[in-house]
Amino acid sequence: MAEKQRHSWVAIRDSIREMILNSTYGPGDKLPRDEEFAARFGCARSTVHRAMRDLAQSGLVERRRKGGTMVRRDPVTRATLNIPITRLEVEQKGSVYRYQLIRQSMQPSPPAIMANFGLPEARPMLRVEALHLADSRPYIFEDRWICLETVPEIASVDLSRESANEWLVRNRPYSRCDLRLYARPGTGSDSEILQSKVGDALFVMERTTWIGDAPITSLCAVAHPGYQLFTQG
Amino acid sequence: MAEKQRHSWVAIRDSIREMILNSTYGPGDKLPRDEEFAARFGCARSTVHRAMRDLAQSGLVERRRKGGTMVRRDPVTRATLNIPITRLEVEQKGSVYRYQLIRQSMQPSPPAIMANFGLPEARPMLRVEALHLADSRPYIFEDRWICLETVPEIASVDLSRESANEWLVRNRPYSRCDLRLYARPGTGSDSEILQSKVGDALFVMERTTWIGDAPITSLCAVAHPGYQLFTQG
DNA sequence: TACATTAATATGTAGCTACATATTAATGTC
DNA sequence: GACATTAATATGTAGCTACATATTAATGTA
Repeated sequence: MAEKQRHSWVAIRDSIREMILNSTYGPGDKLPRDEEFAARFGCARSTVHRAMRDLAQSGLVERRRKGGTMVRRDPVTRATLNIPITRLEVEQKGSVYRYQLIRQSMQPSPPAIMANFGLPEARPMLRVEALHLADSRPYIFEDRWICLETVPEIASVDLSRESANEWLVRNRPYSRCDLRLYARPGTGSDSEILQSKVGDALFVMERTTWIGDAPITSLCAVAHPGYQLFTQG
Repeated sequence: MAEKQRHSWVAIRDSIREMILNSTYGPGDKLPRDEEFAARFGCARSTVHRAMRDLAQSGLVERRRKGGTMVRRDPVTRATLNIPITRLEVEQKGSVYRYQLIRQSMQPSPPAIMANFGLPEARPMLRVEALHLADSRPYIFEDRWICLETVPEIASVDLSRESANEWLVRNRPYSRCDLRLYARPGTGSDSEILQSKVGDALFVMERTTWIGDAPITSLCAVAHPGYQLFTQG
């Protein structure tokens, strides 16, 4: 099968995927080494490597040095969520964005936030409660904790003008981001802020970020009733 | 700065990211070409290319042939969701998985499903309503439509034994997957199936997949009250 | 047998070259 | 000036080589 044309890594990837899906190689099976595949397809090992890296990333196979490549027993669907700055999300829908700082205070982190970070002890943090509005209607309410040890500059930012969301995204890179999504019924205090009714189903996004091992921020964002989160089209 | 050591693409990526984040290059700015960076860092263009590809994928920069590389004006948070086969999700939590086929019928696709696929006309489809249980308690209810033109074999699969979820994931690759997440209040018919109370907040995942341009399946999965979706740790 | 050392092996990465491709800029023609 | 043609340019990809790294298998030694 070793022809003398140029093979794209996409084509090689699709061929290998096809073989996995038509059970030439079943779940748990070990695949031939990259070199073997390269010889079979008549392409370079680097091309097979590219293909394999993609298959590994998409969750179909698992690779280990020396161990070789195995077809995963438990295929997963991997989807990439795009979570833009809230202001841009609102503006992209053609709405007018407004932002409202509700409360701001220095507090030691409570146990729930420490748990999000995986920290044993409380740390000094800045708590910021704020509301994002679209066309003057509540859009997302966020209750955010920012680690003052990792981001001391935040103390001198005027958070009534610029949202902590935007300032952090623009000024603080993160190396790790944990995300948790769920639904919860609206409570009385929600209805005040989000103009929701008690009993409305609210979409909640909890997000925690680190730079290296240092905690940056952990927040709970509650969206207005009817909010939907998409994968990028 | 052109030294004669080996530079990892991760190090190069971090250097460039650092420059972007400390405003050496601001949002909307054009970055030097890859070759220029390679000369500066004393590494090969391919190494810079790898670094840049990663930065582009993570949403920090945007690349266009001939156009060059630009720092994105609107940084986004990208998170990868792992959506395993429901059976495995349940078993991984240490629970006993059970599956129950509720209804199954051939029907032309209704307008809502056609809209998900972006199709102008109805197609013959198999509708499957099924319940996934964990420890005999309702876990996820799915209402699924499968395109019979793309997946004719599904008609001869015994869906009372194996879930359509599992059969499709194991037998049908997809090249595109759209995902939509939201919360909605539980209705009367939910409470029957999910043992939820009317007014409970339910987490809903709508998923639509294609192979090439051919529609495969579109489903609406409603989780039991309290369900949470995570990014992989 | 138990444990440390060494060899073998498959994937991972870096560097180079050559060519492909998309897009913009320059040029020519009417 | 309007439009088609051509050149220039930056990224994208394929192929090759060489070496790095992780992990398993084989071997040696007390």
